[in-house]
Formats: sequence, C-alpha cells, structure tokens
Amino acid sequence: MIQIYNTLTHSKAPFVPAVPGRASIYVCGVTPYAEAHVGHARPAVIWDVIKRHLERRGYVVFHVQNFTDMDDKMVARASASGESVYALAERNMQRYLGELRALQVDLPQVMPRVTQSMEAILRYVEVLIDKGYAYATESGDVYFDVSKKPDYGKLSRRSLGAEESGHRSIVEAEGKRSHEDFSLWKAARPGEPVWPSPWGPGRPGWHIECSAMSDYHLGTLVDLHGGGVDLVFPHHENELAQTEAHAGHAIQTIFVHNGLVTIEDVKMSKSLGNGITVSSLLERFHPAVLRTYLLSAHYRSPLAFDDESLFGWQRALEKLWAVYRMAEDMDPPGTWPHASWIDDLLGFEEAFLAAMDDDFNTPKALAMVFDMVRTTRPIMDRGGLEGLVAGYLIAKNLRQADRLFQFLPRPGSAAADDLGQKVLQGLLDARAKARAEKAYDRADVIRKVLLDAGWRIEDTPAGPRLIAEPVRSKANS
RNA sequence: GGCGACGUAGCCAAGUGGUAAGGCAGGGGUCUGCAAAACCCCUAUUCCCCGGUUCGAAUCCGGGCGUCGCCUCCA
Repeated sequence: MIQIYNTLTHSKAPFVPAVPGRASIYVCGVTPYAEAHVGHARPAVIWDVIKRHLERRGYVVFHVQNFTDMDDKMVARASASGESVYALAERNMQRYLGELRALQVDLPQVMPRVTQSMEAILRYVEVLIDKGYAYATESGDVYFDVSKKPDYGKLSRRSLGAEESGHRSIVEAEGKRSHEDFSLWKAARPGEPVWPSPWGPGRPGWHIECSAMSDYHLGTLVDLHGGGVDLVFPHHENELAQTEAHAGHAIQTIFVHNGLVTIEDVKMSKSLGNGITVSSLLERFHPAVLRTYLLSAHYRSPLAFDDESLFGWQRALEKLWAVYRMAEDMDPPGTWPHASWIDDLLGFEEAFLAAMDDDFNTPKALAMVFDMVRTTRPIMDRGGLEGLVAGYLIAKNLRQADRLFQFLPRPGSAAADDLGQKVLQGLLDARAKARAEKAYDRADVIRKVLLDAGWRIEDTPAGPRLIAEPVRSKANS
C-alpha cells in the first residue's frame, strides 16, 4: 500500500484514490515568463517518478499540469521586451518542454493554458458568485469572500487577521470587503490583454485558473494536487477555498508539496535572479545525472544546490553504467545454483518498490540500487555459472529501477554509425597488435587519438571496450 | 511577530523506540606495460546542546541554540 504525506493533514496516509485503479494528478506548473531553473526541474522530475511508480503499482494515471501563461509577470515581462505575451509564453514553454524531454520526463497528458481556458474560468467565477462565495465590485473586479468560508486557512494553518501588524500598509482596492479577500477577476488595466466578461473586460486573477482548469479536466475528484511548498499559501489555500466552495463540500485531495531548491542558503527563484538554468546544467551534465541528483534527496526536503554533488552523482552513475554494460548481455543459464544471494536479487524489485511506497522515498530506493550492485558485483566478476546468474539478475534489477529513475544510458545515445564502427574497430585492432608487439608508444598514441575523438578505452578481461567519453547531453534535441 | 519545515561523518543523504543505509571525497591494498576501469579493506561508540521518559532514543517529551520557507510574485 502506497503511503503519501498530505500537507492538509500533516501526516502520511494510505493512498486510496477516488476511483479504484485510477489516479488523477493536478500539478501547478510554471509561469513561462523566463527560462526554467533547477527549481522548476525538481518537481517535474519528482512528479515523473511519482507517476511512473503509481503506474508500476497498477494505477492508470491521468496527469494534468498547467501553464500560467497570463498573469502580472507575463504582462510585465512582455511589455518590457516589446514581445507579445503569447510569443513570450510560447518561446519559454517550448524550451521548457524540450528540457523536460531531455530529462526523460513523461509529459502530462494535458497541459492546459490560462489563455485557452477562459470559458471554463468565467463559468467557474459565475458559479462562485451564484453560490454567494464571491462578489463583483463596481469597478469590475471580482473577489472571493473569505468570510463565507469559515475553515479558510486550514491548509496553511493560519487564521484570518493573523498577519503581522505594522508591516502592512497596503492600499486596499476599491470595493474589496476584506483584506483577505482575493481576486478572481481583474478589471482591465491600460495596455493589458483583456477578455470580455459579465463584469466587464479584464483577465483572471492568479488562483482561479488552476481551480477552473482542474475542474474542467479532472472534475471534483482530484487524488493528488502538487506544487512547491512556496505555493501552500496563498495559492493552494485559495484554490482549496475556491474548489470546495464550487463543489459545495469538502474535497479529499492529497496535497503533495516538494521542498525548494536553495543556492547559497537562499531559495532559488526567478524573481531573485539567482537561478541556475536547466539548459546550462544540461550542457555540462548528462540528463540522467541531473535527474538522479534531483532524486537523491527526499522530495519534501530542501535541496541545497551544489556543483560538487552533481559531479559526485556523475561519478556514481558512471560506475553504475560500467556494471550495466558488463551485465546487460548476459543470458540466464539453464540451471541455477541455490544461494541466498540469488533470493535477495530476485526479491530486489519488490523491496525497491516497497521503499517507493513509503512516500516515494527515492533516496532510500537509490541506496538500495547501489547496495545491490556493490554486494553482487564480486560474484559476477568471479565468472562461471554463478557469475552469469549474478550478472543477469543485476542487469534485470537495474532495468527495473530504471523504469522509475531513467538513469541508465539510453539506447543509441552515443552509438556510432556503421562506418564509424569500422574505423573504431580498426583502431582497436591496431592497438591490440601494437600491444602484442610491446610497441606501447604506438598503442598509447592510438589511445590518445580515440580519447580526443571522445572514446575512452577500458581494457577488460574480455578485451578492450570503448566508452563514449563526452558525458554530455544532447539537451535541446 | 504568526505558521511550517529542518539540524546525522570532510560534503550530500536515508533512518520515527532495539543498538548508525547509500553516494562522493580521503587512506591502504589487489589487478595492469602504463593508464583507465574494477575489486577488497579502512574512515560517525555517535546523530546541534541541556534535561526527562524507557531495560533501551538519532528516533518520544520539555527547554534552549541555529538554519530555511511562507505571511508579497514564485516549483
């Protein structure tokens, strides 16, 4: 049974979806006003793994993740650069999607955009007004009336009017009944894109789009609702209020929040300008390295970004890949010896999945992978019947873990073409000949030539092996 | 000030009552023409500090100290 921590209840509980065998997920996506940084890659990878694990456990997953392609930031950035809001959004979204693909993220089935969901948003606001939870002002703004929702604040555990006094000297908008009321619809302001509405031209407020799009694509039964912890308040608090007001009853959604990526002890954020972009990292590291690094801490923990750890995971994965390359072609022998280590290897996947069942404990699952390899590797190296069994099972288990982690080299990623293969083989043969003649100078020249061309030679008991050296991604491809 | 999270080896990081996973880095060794890779061994008597509960606590309780997040746009 999968256990998931719910921000709303502050505890882990068994995952029981609204519809047996199905899991619906809504994740609050990015506002594409600038290039994505590591802090945006983290939830994308985390949710990819959560989704893959749910699928592995037999659930049919429906995953929706939006783009907030219309809000204050979008408008401000677009007008600053002279670009249209649409073009700005399109450019950043396409780049982001390319990066996610490079990271082997299985994209959500639906990625709705605010600008393409206006009907659903307008209808949603109307329902809230009809039910008495929202009001329109004379100036054409619409606000959610927080006082109509007595349990408002239950997600972020704050009570109304509890803000620090003295720090707030906000000029309240005209017609707003309470300071805590939040905007559902903003009346048109000069120079901004506008849509017609029953309350006059304007555009949606920040939180309404997620409730409306979630309702449109998933209905009221959303099993998991995700985002960064920085969204707990006000975004998810307000979404929750809207959703329950709209539905007319409490909802049973599990709120799943990921910890933030920090850099130099401060949160990485677009507005602070301290973000390390995903593209800059993909130029320096293999996507699997970045992916694994992002999964090396539990998703709810903060992650202090540092280069050194990234290099560490690169090293760790290189070792893992080396083992996999040796083991991947081993065929299972017809007869198997009896040994406890074989039972352990056969039980690996279930133990691995059990670790994931516990609130998606990726660091623990990752540790189990390395532990499995470390303890079994010597048996494989000994060769013989046992070596064959060990190698076969190591490769099998790594492939099982890879279904979630996507950390093994992908087929064809560094494959040479036929002609290239012949040239490479010719060089290898020449080096072998040189070594046999003890002409080591000649042999080392060949090694150097290959290295310059991006291939590292490893002399193994089974003969020389070529490793694609540039551990670089072909990111934007 | 309010709310929340957290503090485990040089670094990263699991572990929520039974005697400290895993990764990186470091040290020693085996193998090798030299490398590389690989393998073996070693590296926290101790989990921010002080009390308490318990046969037993990193894990539970109380009190400190420190860090981060939210309270304003943010994954």
